[in-house]
Amino acid sequence: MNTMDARDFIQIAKNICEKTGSRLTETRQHMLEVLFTVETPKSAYELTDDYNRLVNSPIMAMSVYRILNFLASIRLVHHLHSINKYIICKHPIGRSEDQVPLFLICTSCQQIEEVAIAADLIYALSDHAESRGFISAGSQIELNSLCKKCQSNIHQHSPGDFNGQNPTNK
Amino acid sequence: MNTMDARDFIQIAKNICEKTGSRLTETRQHMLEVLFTVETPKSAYELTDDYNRLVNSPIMAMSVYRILNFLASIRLVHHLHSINKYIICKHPIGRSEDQVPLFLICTSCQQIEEVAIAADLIYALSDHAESRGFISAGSQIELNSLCKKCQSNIHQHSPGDFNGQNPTNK
DNA sequence: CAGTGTAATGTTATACTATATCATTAGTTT
DNA sequence: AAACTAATGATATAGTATAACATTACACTG
Repeated sequence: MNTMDARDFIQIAKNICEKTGSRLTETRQHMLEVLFTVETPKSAYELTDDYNRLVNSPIMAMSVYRILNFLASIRLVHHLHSINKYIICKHPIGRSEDQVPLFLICTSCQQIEEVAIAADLIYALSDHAESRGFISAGSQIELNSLCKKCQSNIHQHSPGDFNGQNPTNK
Repeated sequence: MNTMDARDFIQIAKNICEKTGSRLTETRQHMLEVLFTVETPKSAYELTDDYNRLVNSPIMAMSVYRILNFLASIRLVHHLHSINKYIICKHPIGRSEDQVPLFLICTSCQQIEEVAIAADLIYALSDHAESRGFISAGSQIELNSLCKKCQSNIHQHSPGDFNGQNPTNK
């Protein structure tokens, strides 16, 4: 289903930049390639290391933050706030206009999945926003969840466990 | 509509703690009162200051974090990851079982609103999660939005502006 | 194609957010 | 009272992100 390579993705990025009057510089392109390679969500500092391992021209964390912000602003990267990590956003590919990305985050092992959902589902939420005078901006949503693997582990520990303090224990 | 006072809220908190076998200690109760008083989302360090201004028994940030995590675990506080702030969660009051809280966050001025939405809307999202083997945990959702005030300002600046880098500019 | 303005990056410093760890206190149980 | 566990105190440090200013690269204009 997602049999595209980094090259295709870069091309999409270029098109977006052209449309918006921004530039896909070499550094930004390299960063996209790194993100495409690593796939899993990573912190800005982890990505700095990855970049310096994979690209033959050193970069500093400050620049990484700037580039990540830029890539997020054109929706090619998503900042997963709940775990302070960044991940490439593949939704531009093979997806119709009436779909938006939903990010499932396993609160236990931090595995994430990007799934496409009907934009209508977001609109339903947006309607509530509008009734309060808010306009929904940036439809990407994070949903805290538990992946399959961690669901089975959960029976040994306990549900809703936060950093060792578990009110549901007795 | 929300004409309840801190006292009612504390009582609710006590009930929850009793059910779960945890304790609503004096410090935790004071923190709830502080949260109830300030109303707006605040960082843990801001809340530390607030606490020390309002309560006659000093507290340190480390303890504040622990207490916020505890209160979040019993759903009386919501951690707004996208802005790294905490806010009291009033959903337990005057709300039916089939409703869950949705947090609207103005990405410009960080004003937030908690609105009740039909749990069905979340279930719709959860269904997508389940199809990928995820189980939705912690139904509280943050929706990035723009409040009314910032919507009018946005015409002077530009939409989607991230830290001065705006690809939609030309 | 030199001159000018803006976008992007480099560089250094620092602010802000959060957790680890160990010691101590308080509450509960037997 | 002794023993166990939950909660907090206290100190240190890790991790995340931005501020501010200098420099370079690019794009446009005359």
